[in-house]
Amino acid sequence: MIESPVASELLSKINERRVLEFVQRNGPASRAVIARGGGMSAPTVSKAVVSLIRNEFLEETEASQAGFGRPGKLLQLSEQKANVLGVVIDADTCWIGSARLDGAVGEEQSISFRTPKTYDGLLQAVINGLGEITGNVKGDLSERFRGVGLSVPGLFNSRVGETVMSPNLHLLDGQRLAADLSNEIGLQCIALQESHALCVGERMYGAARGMNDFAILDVSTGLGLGIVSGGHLLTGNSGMAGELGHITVVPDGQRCGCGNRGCLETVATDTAFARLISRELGRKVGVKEALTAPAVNGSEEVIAQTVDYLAIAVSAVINIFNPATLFLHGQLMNSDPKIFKRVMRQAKKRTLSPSFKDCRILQSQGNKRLGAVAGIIDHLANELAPAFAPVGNGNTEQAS
Amino acid sequence: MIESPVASELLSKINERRVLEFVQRNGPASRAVIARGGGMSAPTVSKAVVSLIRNEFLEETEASQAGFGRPGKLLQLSEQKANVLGVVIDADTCWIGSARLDGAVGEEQSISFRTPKTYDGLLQAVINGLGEITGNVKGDLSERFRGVGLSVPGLFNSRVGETVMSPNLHLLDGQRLAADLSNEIGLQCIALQESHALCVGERMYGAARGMNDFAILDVSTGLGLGIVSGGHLLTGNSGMAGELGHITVVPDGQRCGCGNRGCLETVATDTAFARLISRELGRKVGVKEALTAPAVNGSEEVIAQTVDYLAIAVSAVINIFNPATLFLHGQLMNSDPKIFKRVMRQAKKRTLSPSFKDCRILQSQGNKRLGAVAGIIDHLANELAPAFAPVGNGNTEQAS
DNA sequence: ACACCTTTCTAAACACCGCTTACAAAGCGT
DNA sequence: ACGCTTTGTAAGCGGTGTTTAGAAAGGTGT
Repeated sequence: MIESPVASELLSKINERRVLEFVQRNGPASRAVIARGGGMSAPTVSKAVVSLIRNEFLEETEASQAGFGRPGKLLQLSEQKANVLGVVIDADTCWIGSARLDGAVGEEQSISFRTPKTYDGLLQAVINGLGEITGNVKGDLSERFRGVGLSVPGLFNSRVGETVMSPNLHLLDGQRLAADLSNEIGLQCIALQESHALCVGERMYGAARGMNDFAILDVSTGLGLGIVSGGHLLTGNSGMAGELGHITVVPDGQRCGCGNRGCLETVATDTAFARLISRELGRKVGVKEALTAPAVNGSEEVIAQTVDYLAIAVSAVINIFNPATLFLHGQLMNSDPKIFKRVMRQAKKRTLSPSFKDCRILQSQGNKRLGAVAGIIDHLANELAPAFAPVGNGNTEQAS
Repeated sequence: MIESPVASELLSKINERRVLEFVQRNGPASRAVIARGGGMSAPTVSKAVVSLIRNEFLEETEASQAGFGRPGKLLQLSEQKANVLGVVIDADTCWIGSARLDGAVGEEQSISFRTPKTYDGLLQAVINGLGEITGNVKGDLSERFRGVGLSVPGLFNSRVGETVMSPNLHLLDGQRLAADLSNEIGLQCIALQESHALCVGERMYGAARGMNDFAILDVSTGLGLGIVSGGHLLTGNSGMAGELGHITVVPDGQRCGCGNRGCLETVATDTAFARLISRELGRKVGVKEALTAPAVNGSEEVIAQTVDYLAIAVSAVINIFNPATLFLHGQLMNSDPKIFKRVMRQAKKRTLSPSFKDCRILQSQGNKRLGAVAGIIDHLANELAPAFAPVGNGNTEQAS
C-alpha cells in the first residue's frame, strides 16, 4: 500500500487535469462548455482554468462563438508553452518533430535523418535535430517546450531507463538515451519502447481513441506487441512486457537473434517471409518484392508457411489477453488482402471461440511519431495529477 | 473518460478504506496506531472509524493493550457483520466456507462435497451448503454476511457473469451461477475465474502479498494463468484473459479439448504427463503414480517431453508479461525437485535473458479458497471507495 | 433605440474534508 | 497524589466543490 497523505489539493488537481484533457480532446472550448462536457460545476472549471492559465497550459482567445446569449471566451492550448518534442529512433531512420499538447504534430516542423552509426553520433544528431526544429526559439528550449518523448526499439528497461538490448540497432545496447539527452538539453525526456509508444499514441490520438482493452501487433522485422488492458498500458515489472516474438513455436527450429531456436519471430515476420520467398525464387529479394513475386500470387502453400505462424501469434494474443480490439500493423498484412484473410481464417481456427468472437480485429496504420509525442504528453498529464479511475480496479465483476 | 463528479466525500471514503484495510492487514489496532501506521492524522482516523462502526465494519473492543500512557481502545472487524462466504467450484469437489473480512477462514465453518452431476443440483447443493454453515444464523443470511465470492473453473465471461465454457465441468456451460445464487439467497455474489481467484487470493493474503507485478501459472488438468501487472489483475475485455493453454506449440499435434490441435495444454499438464507415462508403462496410471514410476526416476528423456513444454509455457509468461515474480503451482513441479530444476534450466534457455533475470520464480501452494474469499472482499472494498494509486498509471517512466 | 431573452462567468455562502493545535481522558510509576 | 505518557476529541484554519444569486455580454424583437 502506497503511503500518501490524501490532501484536499488532490481534488483540484484532478479537476485541472480533466479540464486540460477536455481541451486536448475537443479543441478550444469555453468554460461553460467544459463544465457541461466534463461533469463539473462552472465555478470549479473557472478555478481550474485560472491555474492552468497561470501555468501556461491554456490561454484565452478573443474568439467567441456566435450564439444565443453571451458568447463565451474560448480557451485553447497555449501556443507559446503547450508544446512538446517527439523523437523516433529506428534502425535505419530517425525522426524528430514538435507537437502541441493535443498531439497535433506540426509536419513542417519535423525532420528525418539516417540513423548514425555510433551512439555518440546518434545523441549528437538528435541534439542537432532538436536545435534545427526549434531554431527560431531564442534562448532555452524549455521556454517553449515541456519535454521530449522518445520511441526506442529493442528491449527497453523503463525502471532504469536503459535499452538492454536492441537486436536491430546495437548501438543502443546498454545506453540510456533519454537520460543522456536530458542532461544535454535540460528538458525532461521520456522514452518508451516503440510498441508501447504505438499503443499510447493510438489510444490518445489514433484509431484506439478511448479504448481500454486493446492490443497492437506490429509485424515488421520483428514482432512487437503492445497491450492496454483495463485502461492501463501493460509494461510488466521493468517495461519489457510484450515480447511475443520469442516464445517457442518450433521446438528445434531455426536459430533466432536472441540465441534461441524456433522463436515465433523466426517464422512470422516480414523478414521471415522475404527469406522464404527468396529461397523459393532462388535469389535474394526484399519484403516488397517478395509480396509481388509470382510464387506468392500463385500458391497458397508458400505464403501459408509464414501466414499460419502469424495466425498463431494473433491467436496467442487473443487467447492470452482477451482484448476487445486487436490492431494488426505491418506491411505483410496491410498490402495483400489475401494474406490478411488467411491470417484471419487460420487465427479463428486456433483461437478459443468465445475470445475470438469477443475481439474485433482491425488493420491499423499506427504511428510511432504520435506515440513518442503521446508518451511525453501522458507523462506531463500524470505529473499534473494522477489518473483517476473511480470505478475500482476492475478486479471483480458484480453479478447481483 | 469516465464521468463522475469529484465530490469531497471521495477523500473521506478513501480514508475509510485505508483504515479498514489497515485493520484487515494488521489485525485489531487502536486509532492512534492506525493513524501512525496509515499515514493519516488522528482526527481523520477517528472520523473514518465512526463511519466504519456505523456501517458495522468495525467494532470497539474493551481490550486495551498495556503500555505507558493511556491505553487505546482496540478496533476490530465486526464479528457480527464483517463476514463473507466463499465458494469454490471444482470438477470433482466443491468447497464452501465462511471468513472474516481479513480473510481468516473459519476452518470449522467450512464443508466440502462432491460436485453434483447437474447444474440445478449444484446450485441447490451450494444453497444447502451455505445454509449448513450458517445454520446458527437466525433469519436472513444478510444479517451476518456481506456477500459471497465464487471461484469457477473454465472460461468465465465476467462482463455478463456467465461461464462460457468449462471443459472439465460442462454443467456450468452457459450458466450464470453467481446471478442465480444471488437471486436465491439475496446476497451479492461475485464470481471469479479460478486462476484469477488464485491471483487475488495470493496477493491479498498469500505469498504474493503486496506484490504489484507477478504471475501465477497453475499446472494441473489444464494450464491456468493469472496475472497482476501494475497492481491490476489482468482480466481482458471480458475476464477471459490468461488462456495460455491454447496457444499452439505443436502445429500438427494432438487434438485438444478446445477442438484445435497441438495446444500447449495437450503437452504440458499433469494429464499430459500421466498419459505419457501410461504409454511408457503400458498401463493407465494417474498423475501421482506416474510421478513415482520407475521410468520417471530413470530417465530424463521421458520427463523431458512434458517438462520441456512446460518450460516453454514458463518462458512465454516471462517474455510476454515481464513479471517481477512468477509463482509455479501444481503437483508436477512441487513434488519432484528434479522436475522443477529441469523446468528452470530449460526455461532459462528459452527466455530473453534480461526478462529472465528480472524475474524471481517461486513454487507456490496457492489456494482457491482464499481466492474466492478475497474476490468478494476486494469487491466490497472497491464498493466502499475506489482503490487509489497516486503515482499515475505507470505508462511512462521518467529519465530526468 | 430600447426592453427582453439567453447564455456566460464569477462572487458569496455553505457544507465538507484533512490537518494542526489545544485539551480532556485514562492509565502507570514513583 | 502527583507527574508522565499516550490516547482520543473538539475547535479553528485553509482548502475544495457546489448551489445560489447576480453581473456581464451579446442577440432578438418591437
